[in-house]
Parts: sequence; structure tokens; C-alpha cells
Amino acid sequence: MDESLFEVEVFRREGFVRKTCKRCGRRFWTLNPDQELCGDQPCVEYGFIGNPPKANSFDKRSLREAFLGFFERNGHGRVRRYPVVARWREDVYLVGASIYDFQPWVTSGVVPPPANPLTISQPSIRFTDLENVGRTGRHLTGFEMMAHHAFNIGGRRVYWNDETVDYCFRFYRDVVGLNPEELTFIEDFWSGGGNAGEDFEVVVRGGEVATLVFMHYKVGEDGSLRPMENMIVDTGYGLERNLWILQGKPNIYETVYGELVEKLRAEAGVEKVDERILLEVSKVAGMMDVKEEKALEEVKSRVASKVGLTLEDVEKLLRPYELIYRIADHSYTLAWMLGDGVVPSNTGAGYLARLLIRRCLRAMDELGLKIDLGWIVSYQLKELAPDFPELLEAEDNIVEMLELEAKRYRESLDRALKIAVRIVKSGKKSLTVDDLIMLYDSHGLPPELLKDRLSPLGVKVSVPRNFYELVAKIHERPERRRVEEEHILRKVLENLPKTRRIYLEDGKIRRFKARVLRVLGDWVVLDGTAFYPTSGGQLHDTGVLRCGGGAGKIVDVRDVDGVIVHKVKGVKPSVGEQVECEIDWDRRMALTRHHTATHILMGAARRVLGPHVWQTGAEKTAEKARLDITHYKSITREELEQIELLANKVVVENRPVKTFMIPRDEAEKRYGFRLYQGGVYPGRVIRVVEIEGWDAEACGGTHCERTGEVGLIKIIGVDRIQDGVERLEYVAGEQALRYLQTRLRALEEASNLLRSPADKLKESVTKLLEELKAERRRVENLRRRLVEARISSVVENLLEVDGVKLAIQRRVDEETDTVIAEANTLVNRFPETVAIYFLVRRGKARIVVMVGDKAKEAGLNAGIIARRLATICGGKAGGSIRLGQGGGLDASRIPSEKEILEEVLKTKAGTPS
RNA sequence: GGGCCGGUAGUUCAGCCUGGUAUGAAUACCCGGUUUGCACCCGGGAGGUCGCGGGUUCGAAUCCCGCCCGGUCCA
Repeated sequence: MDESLFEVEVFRREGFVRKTCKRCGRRFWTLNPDQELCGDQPCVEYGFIGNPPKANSFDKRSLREAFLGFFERNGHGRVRRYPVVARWREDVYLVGASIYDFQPWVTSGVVPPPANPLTISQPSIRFTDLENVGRTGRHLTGFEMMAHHAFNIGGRRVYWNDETVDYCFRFYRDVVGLNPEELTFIEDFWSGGGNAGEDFEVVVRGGEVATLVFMHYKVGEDGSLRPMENMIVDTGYGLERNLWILQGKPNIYETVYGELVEKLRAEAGVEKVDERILLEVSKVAGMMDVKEEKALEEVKSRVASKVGLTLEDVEKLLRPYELIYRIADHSYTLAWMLGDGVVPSNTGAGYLARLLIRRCLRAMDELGLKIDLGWIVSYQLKELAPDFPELLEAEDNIVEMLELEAKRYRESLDRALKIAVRIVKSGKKSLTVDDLIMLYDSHGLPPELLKDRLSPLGVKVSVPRNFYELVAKIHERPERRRVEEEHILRKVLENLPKTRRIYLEDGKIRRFKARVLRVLGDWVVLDGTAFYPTSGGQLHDTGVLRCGGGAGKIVDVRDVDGVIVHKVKGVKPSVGEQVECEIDWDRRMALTRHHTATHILMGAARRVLGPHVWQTGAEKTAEKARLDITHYKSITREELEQIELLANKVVVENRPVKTFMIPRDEAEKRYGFRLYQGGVYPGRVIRVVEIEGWDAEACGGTHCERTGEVGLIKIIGVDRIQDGVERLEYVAGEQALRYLQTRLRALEEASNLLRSPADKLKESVTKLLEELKAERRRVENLRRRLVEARISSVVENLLEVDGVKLAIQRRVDEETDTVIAEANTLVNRFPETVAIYFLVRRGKARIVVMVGDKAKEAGLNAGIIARRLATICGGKAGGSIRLGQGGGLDASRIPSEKEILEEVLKTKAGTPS
């Protein structure tokens, strides 16, 4: 740790003194020489509640504008907010802070920042404090993080610790209008996301208003710190929290969602709580986490006695408020997530949305709120609309999504409750912990809710305190790891320059010359290539490589950090050699058509289904292509046909497909974040593929020059691969034609077989199936009559011993089912009968033994008889007391009636088989 | 991406652990009886590729493996 970073110029200039907190021992800087404590939680109580510092007055909008404006005037470029869905990252789903916007491309130096230094107010989402929301008074899942960043990268120095703290100081003194004596700067160390650095926590009257981080270490796997060349200023000023502290309201929810809270309170018929209680609870509740359940209770009882109430009274008063605060917070976060294109799902970011939705619905149920969640989220969207109008685009879809989610939630609850009731009805007085875990983990029924629903039925449900820990324990498992070929390749290809991509310069080049830079096993690197490497969902080209030694086949092409490697089978070139390569053009054209078709379909899907549709994945092979899109319900036949029709219309219109390089920020300004459908696309200058008037995406793939070249687009399948994600499969061009040909041929063959024209096939098959059913019934009737006819002759030939009648039959080529039916009828009619049938077929035999009820009482067991008789004949059998059966008997070894009789009588005595 | 639960009659499910006829249950449906009529009630009837594909076995709804579909919890 570099302590000198804390001694900044502004402290010297303004006369700050450095002190040590008497409670936590941390160092801090202040203008007040008498200050003993650091001023942060938990060393002091909130001092601003009901007693805000003297300052200019702000609302959310004016404070945001004041912040951005101040830094803009001080040489910072103002950067538009990024989406809350981190589509450019693979390690996280959501943006949790402004710095997320610039990781990893900017912070690692690959891509220059959009401005440097810059200022931004980034909507952020964090799930880490989910349980605390509504209870502690200060935690939110969704908030705006205002920030100023400076990237000291690649030898360029923008600014560092002195300037950072100075800006912060001047912002609060000159813009916010605080007395500088209110400001305390606490020395701290911050670490996260593989980076670390010294930081200041800036505190005003016990509330944290800003964090100023000087990021300049890399954190090793063992936790060791290595200094980085890049030095990044990462700051965070929570907009809502600043507002709260400046206004001195009881808690952050009343500050930000005051109007909505009041609406919900009135709607739910919750009594207004004495503001004094809220104030008192908030002052101390901020000092702890909900995880310390007991501590929080203590706080509440202290407050209770202060205002002359019992702990139960206070709990009862505050509970509805907790729920209302939770709904206000979660609905705000949902507005951002859904507005930015998240569709609720059972996996991924969609699951996080569903989690919030269900927590809201549960809170609403407990409150007895009768309004729709859709209305609340819609309210939040409209509140945000003046500053972020784009969020309103998909409002109708969002409301519909939420309706569907609510329906789904109730359905799955009902399902789970039914299971719970069944368990109880099966004789249990109470549910075991295992039952509770099963009901929650497999059926989504939280135990608290179960308790509420079952207690009226007189069933007691005791939930262990560590319930969710128990659930978590079940999910524990060792991490699996995989070794990728690419990692090995990456090592081997170090220190090679990035490969020149000829296919980007001219998409029509099929043949080219190049120099060999490196050969490693099958892998060959050239100084430039027209071969397209697998990327952006488009498969690689194949082709031939000719060199002095002959010709090799290029079977795989990959992009490893900008170096393109070719896998060559057969003759390999030598390093330094000049080679000639040729691309398999049919394959390339098929890939190209499929790629352009994908962009056309993307545009069509969004127009037919709605603006909430985003691409979540795609794959283009030479044979077919597929596109995964977000959508909250199954795509109907009609919608599918409409998408197909619209896509083919665009093909026929023969629109130009323009491919060009453009600076990232300019592209974003022109097309918005819709650009990033295909996922990550690094670089300051990006390649945009625009189908005129239809679709524009950042894309590195190969494309047709006009839509007409795509030819026919035929959707061949649609799948719901997970909740909220639909997969379209389709073929284009020649592949589309081939697909239709094989399909039509199959149809033709079927229609030939049935001697029915193709358009009448459905009727023919329906008729055929009906006839088949009727035939089956007829056979069944015949069988029944056959049995009747047979039984009378069997009855005439019964052997009788000791009151037990024995029927022994030998049948050739008969079905087991028929014989069992016959035997069954026989013993039902004559319960003292034992029926033994041998079914002979091609020298082998099966045996069926059926014992009537009376014979059963006499001690006879069909299973045992069958087994013994089968064993004698070299077969195997078994069964129940009533029915025994088996097979594998040698037909020539079937014993005589007399011998069978003896065997049967042996079993009667209880002789072990 | 991983864990767990489920898929049997139109519907809700039992049967699966411990393999041996699905005489499956309830409900809805059809016919008849009862009734002025309806509901109830009584009698009868029809309704099943046991999700799909392999394997083990004399024999698989049942055991094993793979897949598909739905649900759910977690990253």
C-alpha cells in the first residue's frame, strides 16, 4: 500500500489534518481538529437524518445535472449511460458500477476510452444486498452511480490522486454548497475484479457520499499485489444516497420513491406510521446488516421504548413499510432491466429479473395490494422517461411480460401447495425439513409462505433458522475445469503480429498469396489471409494451401487474439515460404448467405414480435443457421410465417448491405446499443453491417452486397431453448431449395404409398388411424370370443386332486396376452382352479400359470409353480401368487401331466422352490 | 452452465423403492335408471404408443444409460 497517495495537495492547501479513528483505528482527514471518530458506519450514527447539512437544494435530476455539468466544465467528456445489461462482457450479467462500462477493453488498454477524462451517471444494479433492501434504510438494488474517470494508460497522464480529491472537494464546496468542514476523507483500500488500489471514502454526517479509488495494482491468484502500468481513477457518487443525505429524510426510499411509497401505502390501506419512529429506526438501522438479525431487533426495541411502544408494536408498524420499500426498489430495478431488454427466464440475467418479480409479488400478496405489478413498473418507466425515453419503447411488452410472470408464479405456487397438501394428507402431521427443502428447491415454494398457507389447516410448519444455508449446501459441488486447445495455441503464438485480414478489405477474393510466419504441428500462421476464422457465430472457411512441397487442405481456421491460425492437413509449408491459397467458394457463399439472412431475420423478428427482442446467440454453418432471440412467450405459427414472409420481402427488395468502419462512439450515437446484437466487439473503430432501412449491427462476418443475393430464406424450425429464449433455425439460398426438395420428396413418397394426393394426406392418414383403432377393437372382441369358446373345452379336461382342479394346456403359436386373458377368465369362473399353459413356438416355450382364489387359499402359488416348471425345462420364470409367467423353456422337455401334477403338489406343502 | 423434481386415460394423479394382467383411482365424457326439469344419486360404457431411444431380463411403466419436454433452485 502506498500511503503517500493519501497526502494530496488539496489537503495541504485547505489545512486538513490527518487523524486516527478512536473506534476502528482507520486514518482520516478532516478540517475539524477536534473530530475523534472517522464519521463512518458503524463508528457513528447517521447524523443527517432529520438534520441535513446546510446545502443548496436539489432533486434527482438537478443533482445529476449539477454533477455532470461541473465535471464537463472541468474538461471531462460527458458520456451517455451504458445499458444495465452488460452485453459486452462475459463475466457478469449486469452493470454494477460505472467502471463496468470500461472493462475489460478500456481498462486493459485495448480500446481507448470514449473520452478522457470522462464523467457519467451510470444506472447500476446490485443483488448483493437484496436481503437488506427495505429493512436497513440505505440499501438499493438499482441506483445511479455518478462518476468521473481518468485513464492514465499507455504513457498518457491525465490526472491522479491530487486532482481527483480536489475535484471532489470543489464539487461539494462550490456546487453542492456544503461547508467543507462537513467533509471527512477516510483512508481505505479497495479491491475487486482482479484490480486494487488505495481509496478515500468521503463521508458527510455519517453517510458515505463518494468513493475515490486509485486503481493501480493487479491482484494475483495468491492475493499478492503487482503494480500496473495503467493507473485508473475510479470514482463513485451514489446519486440517490447523496440526495438522501442532503435532504435528511428518514431513509433512502422515502427520498427517492416518496410519491410511489405514499401511493402504495394508501392503496394497501396501511396506516401511516409516526415519522418519529421511522427517523429513530433509520438513524441506527444503518449501522448494521440484516444478517445480524438479533442486533436489528435490539435496535428496534431500543427505539420502541424510546417512543413508548413494545417491540411487537414496532415490528407490526414497520413490516408493511419494509414491503412497500421493497416493491418500490425492485420495480425500479425491473424497469431498468426490462427496459434494456432483459426477458424473464429460468437462467441467466432473465432469472435475476424473475427473482425480483417474484419477490415483488410475494410482498404485494402479504400487503394485500390489489394493483398489478405491470402498473407499478410502468409507473417507474414513466418516471424515468424524461431522462431516458428509450426505456418506454417496449412498455406494452413489459406489461404483458409481467402479467405472464404473475400468472406463472401463481401456477407454480398452486402446484407446489398441492404437493404439500398431499404430503400432509398422506398422514403426516407436520412437514419435515427435507420436505421443505424439496418444496422450495424443486417447486419454488418458500417455507415462510407455506407456513402461512398451512397454519389455517392446523398443520404446523417449523422452518429452521438456517434454512437457506441448508439449501445452499445441497448445491455445493466441486468446480469443474476444462483445458482448451486455444490456451495452448495462445502460448505458442505469443509475439506474433496481428494477422492482416484480406477478407475485410475485399470480400470477393478467393485466391491470394502470402508468406508463412510460423508452422507448429498442423497449425500455420500467414502474414495475411483471406480465410475467415470462426467468429461471431460464423464458421470458418476451408480450402487449399499450395507450397513448394505440394498442396495441403485447410480444414480449420481460428482467431487467437488477433492472430489467425490455419489447420493444415497433408503437405505443410515451411517458414518464410511464399504460398498460394484458395478458398472453397461454395462453402463461403453458403456461410455468407446464412449470415446476411441472420441479420435480415433479426430485423423481421423485432418488427413482428416487438422491441424487446434481442439476439442472445447465433450459429451459421454451411448447411443451416440458427438465431436465438429473447421473447417472453412461444412464437406462434402465424408469427413465424409473418417473420418468414417479411424477411423474404426484404430479400426481394434487393436492399444494399453496407459494410464500413466507423468510430465506436459515432456508431453508438447513430444506431444505439442495438448495434451489439452479436455480443462482444472490441475496438475504438468498429465494423458496422447495415442493411439499408432494416438492420444495423456491429459485426465482423462476411456478407452479401445486396439482400437479393441471399435467395430464399426458409425457417425450418423453432424451439424454446429456455424460458424467454426462442431459437429459429433456417436455411438460405441453395440450402433452402435443397431443403424444400427433400421435404417435398418425402411428402410425395408418402402420398404415393397411400395413393392419395398430397393435399389430401391429412384426411387419408386420419382415416387410416381410425381404421387401425377399429381393427384393434375387432381383434380384441374376437379374442374374447375365442377365450369363451376355448374355456368350455378346457373345463371338460380338468384334473382334480385334493379339491384342487388343474388345467394343463399346450398351445402352439399363441400370444401370451390371449392366454393370460383366457386363464384369467377360467380361474375367475372356477376359483379352485390352477391353470397351466405352455405356449410352444419354434421348439421353445413360454409358460403361464394362473391360480384361482380358492386354490390360492389352499396354499398354491403361481409364481413358484411357474418357476419350478420352467426350471425343469431349462427356462426361467417368476411372478405373483396369482399369475406366474416365464420363458426360455425347451419345448421337448415339457413334462407329462402326471409329473406336472406332482410338481404342483410339492409346492402346495410349502416346499421351498 | 450446474443441481433437484416431474412426464401414466381429456384433466388431476396412484402404481416405480421391492420388475410379473394398467381387473388403476378420482373427475370430466357417453348411454340408461331416478326426476315435471336441473343438480344429486344409482347402474353401465367408452377412453392408455406409461415422453422418446437404447440396454439389462424369460419378462420393463417399474432397474441402468442417453436424449427430449415441462417445472424449480442456484451461478
